[in-house]
Amino acid sequence: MKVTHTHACPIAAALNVIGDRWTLLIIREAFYGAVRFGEIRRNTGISRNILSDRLNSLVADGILEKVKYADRGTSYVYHLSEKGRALETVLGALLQWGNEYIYGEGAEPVQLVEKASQRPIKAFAPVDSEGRVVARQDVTFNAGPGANNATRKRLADAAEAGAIS
Amino acid sequence: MKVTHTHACPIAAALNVIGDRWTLLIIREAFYGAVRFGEIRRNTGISRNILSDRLNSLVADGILEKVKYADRGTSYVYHLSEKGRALETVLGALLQWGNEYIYGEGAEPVQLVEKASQRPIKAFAPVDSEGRVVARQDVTFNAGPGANNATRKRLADAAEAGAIS
DNA sequence: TTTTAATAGTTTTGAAACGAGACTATAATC
DNA sequence: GATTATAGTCTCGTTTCAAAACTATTAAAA
Repeated sequence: MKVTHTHACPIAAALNVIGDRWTLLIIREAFYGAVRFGEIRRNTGISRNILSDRLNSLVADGILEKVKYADRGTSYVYHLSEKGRALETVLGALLQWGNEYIYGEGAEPVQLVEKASQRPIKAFAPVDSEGRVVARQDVTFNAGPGANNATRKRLADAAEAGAIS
Repeated sequence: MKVTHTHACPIAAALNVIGDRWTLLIIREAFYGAVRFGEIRRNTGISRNILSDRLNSLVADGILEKVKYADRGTSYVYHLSEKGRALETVLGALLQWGNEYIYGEGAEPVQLVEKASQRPIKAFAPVDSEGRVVARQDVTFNAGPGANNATRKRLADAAEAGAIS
């Protein structure tokens, strides 16, 4: 499947790479330090053929790197590249949302916390280039430098529809 | 499909709700203000039966609300609930990642910007309950109040494996 | 009041993706 | 050289998906 339609969209582009039902869970495993085929399988329940296929895709997309590992038999470790580690924000946003809207306060199975204080992370907030937090209602979508005509029209229509933030 | 295995996980729980290939794109449309069946279809290319199914699920999950709309024929609008609007962070994180690692600097089709200054949002950063930004390397996973034994063991193993950060 | 047109679906059918289990390949250890 | 652990591949039945035809509902036009 290829999810792109009239206008170029970084969200659609990202979902084309990591938007299937298993890929983000595999990447979660990589963050948890589960970096071997059998380990990922045990921790997720994904079937062998699909895991094999997804790992190959993730390596091809530059998100994981496959490295020979000294152990019994044929064995490898899959490490996150920088591109893969950058998905931490996506996983973090999903974790926060799952905690807040599925499990609810007081029932969170896993939390992000500040190491030193052990205090939970509250949210992921947009920050500008100086690292300052920008309020949600002050953020909007705009056409970027790579916008094509379809994208510009789409965003103009959306703005007109009173959409967004 | 049901993605949960040994340990309870808010990421897996979130992906069970919004983790299929189309759902987040439908929610993107809602943020863009495209809130009618045909509109979403035109903007995404999703087929009728699947869109119908996903919209029903999203309404059942409390992410969208279906409201009668006065217009030609049978027509409805789908509005984001608070639970749906809270997915802004997930979409934002995907957008930033897609811009940075797929399109690259200078080629971003769509950007998040601060309304007043029009300056682009740089990233989504973890903030604590006082709204202070916490550095990435100071954030880790911990068992939450709702953790079961499998989850505790999983996180302990992960910490031991030198994972996370 | 009947007809037309626009919208939002449902149904059907062939294609693609997925899941489970059997089987294979590779290499370190015994 | 045999054994064993690991990481796959292959096959086949099931499920999900896509595309197109068809149906239902209702506001506006005639």
